[in-house]
Parts: sequence; structure tokens; C-alpha cells
Amino acid sequence: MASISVPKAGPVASEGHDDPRDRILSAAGQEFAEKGFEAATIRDICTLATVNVAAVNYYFGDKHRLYIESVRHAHEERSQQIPLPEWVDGTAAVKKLRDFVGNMLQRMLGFDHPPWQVRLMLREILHPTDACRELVEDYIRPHFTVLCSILDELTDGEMSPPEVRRIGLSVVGQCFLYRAAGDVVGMLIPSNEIENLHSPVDLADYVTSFCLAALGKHPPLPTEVLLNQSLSAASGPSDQDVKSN
Amino acid sequence: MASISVPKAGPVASEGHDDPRDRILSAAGQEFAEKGFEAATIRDICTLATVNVAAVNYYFGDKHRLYIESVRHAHEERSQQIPLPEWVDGTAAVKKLRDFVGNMLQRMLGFDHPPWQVRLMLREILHPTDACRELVEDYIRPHFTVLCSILDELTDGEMSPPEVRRIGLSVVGQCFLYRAAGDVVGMLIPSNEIENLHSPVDLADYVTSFCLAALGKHPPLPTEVLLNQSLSAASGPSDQDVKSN
DNA sequence: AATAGATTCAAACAGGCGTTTCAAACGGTG
DNA sequence: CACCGTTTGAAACGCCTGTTTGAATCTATT
Repeated sequence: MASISVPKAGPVASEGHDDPRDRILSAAGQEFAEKGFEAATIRDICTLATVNVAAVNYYFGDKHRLYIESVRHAHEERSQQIPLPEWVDGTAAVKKLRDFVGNMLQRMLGFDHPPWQVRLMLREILHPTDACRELVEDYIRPHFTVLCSILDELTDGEMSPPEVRRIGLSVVGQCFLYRAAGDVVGMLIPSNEIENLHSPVDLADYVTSFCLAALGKHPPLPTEVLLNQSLSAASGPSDQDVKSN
Repeated sequence: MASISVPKAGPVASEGHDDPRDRILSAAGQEFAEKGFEAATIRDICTLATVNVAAVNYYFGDKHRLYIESVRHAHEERSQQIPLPEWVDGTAAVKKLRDFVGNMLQRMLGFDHPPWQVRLMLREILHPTDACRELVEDYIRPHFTVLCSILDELTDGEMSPPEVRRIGLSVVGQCFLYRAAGDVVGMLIPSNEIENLHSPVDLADYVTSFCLAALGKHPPLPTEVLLNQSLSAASGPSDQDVKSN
């Protein structure tokens, strides 16, 4: 029990999609994301992965270690699917902010329904377990650091790092609500309004405008139409230049 | 199985604190809030409530109906503990907004660690079940409606109701992040910074300022110190006038 | 005191869970 | 082919779960 076989753990893994280990990881991620750690059962996971129940013990030792690996697998995969945008030197901070927010909303909400990777990570954020520290350090903190550097550049050092972080949390919080409490938001807002005002692209424009206006870098709200046009013109194809893997 | 006894369900209940029904409801709320529906066990709940396991079946029928009643119990109790602030006619909209945000943050974060009622409601918001609709209609929507009316008053009808709702979600989102993802926020922000800048009262001032600045009703950030003073002067003892039940 | 209903209790039930077992099947190597 | 470590398979093992049972206890009315 103290030592498991570790057949092909660390080294070359996750290449062939027929690899039973990968099938289990993928199936476990989906099940854990949908039902949570307790409600998801090894039997369901193995049925979904078309492997025997003993395979979980063979490859991962037990359910808990399978969960940890699933979270790691999820954020590694998601990092590749939707990487941070990159900018050439001299790109305006305003455009960077708009790109970042659009990227974050795309990652959170997705064009289609959000993939299981995001929902699994969300569960870990809401009810942290052992897998949380790695998720924060490898995935969340790097993104948050980029956001803070954009905000710092945007305000020309007028603000102290703590103040910048607080603004950053405001930006994240506005987006986070739609992902974490999306169902409740959907109950509070008429459905046609959701389509019109709360789509990922519209939200990115709006959140950016809201933040810029608060920082005095833009006329105050509401200046929706004009602002959207100016932002779109400034940011260009910022929502399409991500590999659609 | 189809018909349970329903000993004293609807009518006069929850007055004596020795009532086994209330003890179960309270214990169940704490357990469900901490561990979730699946992981919480009837045996643990009954041990905490010092009743026999059969009592759950006797008073509530089954685990699922106990959960529904627990959520209802939680938001009813919380509504009484921290009611919405009330304002005399002619109160400035700016003060109303500051009071509302302070009230919401107090309800979400609490002065001490947040009570189990909030954490249980949060679980229902994040992963809605049958109990969600009632929670939204009886608890969340009334609060959100008040916020929107304040924002409407604040902007003198410059904005359409949908736009007002979107601003409202921005206000809520900034607060919500601290409650739902508080652990991750705590990992991203140095602990001393949390005490200084992210306490409920400071957050209320900041979120209000951020929103007012975005709407052009206040000088843009950062104007922390001056702004906090002016807001505190305008809002008075708005954080202390809630019964400390 | 006797009765009837409401409430409590210890014990047991069936079922599902994570985990383990051990033999069978596989696949490259001598 | 014979060998041996790796991987799969069906079945079983305890354990814990939600739920139910039926008798014991309480409470109040007659």
C-alpha cells in the first residue's frame, strides 16, 4: 500500500489517446467536474474510460491520488488549449487589458459550453483540497501576475502593488461571477438580455470599459456603443488569434 | 413511504431551541455547509444534534428533503440576522450604495468567520439543486433588486434597466470573489495586505469608490484616503446599525 | 390509573462504495 | 517456443451509507 507500481507516471505519458492511463484521467476529470469528489464513483469513471475498476488502483493507487492527478491534468491541458496572449513591445496597455480580459472570459466561459477542465478547476477553487496549491502556483498566480503588470503599466506607477492587486481582483471578480454563479445570474437576468449583454465578447468590452473608467483612463459609463467601437478598433482580432485547439 | 407523518412541519415551529426538529435543522445545515450533500452523513448530523438516526426519517422523510429544508432554514435565519438597511426619504444614493455594499459584505464575509448559513447558501449558488429557485426568489432577487434601484437612482435614469443590471453584477462580483474564492485570494495576496486592504469595511469603501468612479460620480482611483474619509463621513455609522444578533 | 397517540431508541436491512485478490492474457526477449 | 514482467479481468471483501423496523418510552387526555 505504501509503494505502488507507478507504471509510466512521470515520464513520457499522455501522447497516445489509447493509453488507458489517459482515458482514466480524462474520464475521472469529467466525472469529478460534474459530481464532485465524493459523488463521483470509481466504477462510473472506469465504465466511461472502458477499463476495469482495478485499473485505478494499478495506475494511481487510490481515488484520492487519482483526483489530484486529474486536477493537474486539467490545468495543464487547459493551459495549452488557451494560452495567455502575447504582445509585441509597445502594445498599448489598454489593448493588453482588453485582450487579457477577453482571454480570461474565453477561458472561463468558452465559446461553447465550458469544458470539464474549467469546471474541475472551479471546484478546486471553491472548495480547496490538496490539489489547490499546485493549481494556484502553476495556473492562477501566473495569470494574475500578468494582469497586475498590465494594470501597473496602465496607471504609470501611480498605485502601489497592493492597490494594483486590489484592482486586479475587481477585474477578476466581475468575470468570476459569471462562471461560478452562472446559473443564478441566469435566473436573475432575462435570457434575451444574457444573449445581448452578457456574451463573452460583450462582457470583455464592458469589464474593460468599467475598469478603465474607474481608473479615469476613459470617459465614464455609459458610453457603450462608442466605447465598444473604439476598443474593438484598438484591439483588433484579439479574440480570434488564439489557437482553436 | 409516500406519506410521512409531518408531525409539526408547517405551523408553529422553530421557537424552543430544544425542539429536536430545530436541532436537526441546525446540525444538518452545519454539516451540509462544511461537507456538501453527499459527504455529509445522516449519522454525523444526528450525533451533532443528539438525536437518533431515525429522527431524520421521522421529521423530514429522507436526506434530500432534509437538505431542502436546511437551505430554506438557512436563508430565513440569515435574513433575520442581517436584514437589508433601510433609509429615510431623501438619503443620498451614494450613501445608499455604500450602505448596501457594506451590508452585503457583512452578510457574505461576516465580522467573525462567516456562519454556516452563508456557506450553505453559497454551495447552493455554486452547484444549484432543487433548493436554488426558492433561495433566489426569496433571498437573492430581493437584494439584487434593491441594488439595481440604487444604481438607477444614482445615474438619474441615464441607463437602461439591462445596463443597470450589468453594473449591479459588477458590484456583486467584486464582493462575491472574496466569499467564493476566498481561500485562493488568500494565497494570492500577502496576509498582512489582506488585513489592511481587504477587510469588510475597507472593501466596502473601495468597491463603492470603484463603482462610483466608473460611473463618473467621483474622481477616478486612486484617491483612497480622501475618498474613504468622505464616504465614511457621508455614510455615518452604517456598519454598526445592524442588530448584532 | 388507563388509554392512545406521539416520539425515541437500538438494531438490523439491503445496497453501493473503495479496494483487493489472484488468475488469465498480453508482449517483448532469450 | 519458453520465459517473465506488465497489464487486464471477474469476483469478492469489508465497510459505510440511507433507510426501515418494531418495541420501548414519553405525554396528555379521559
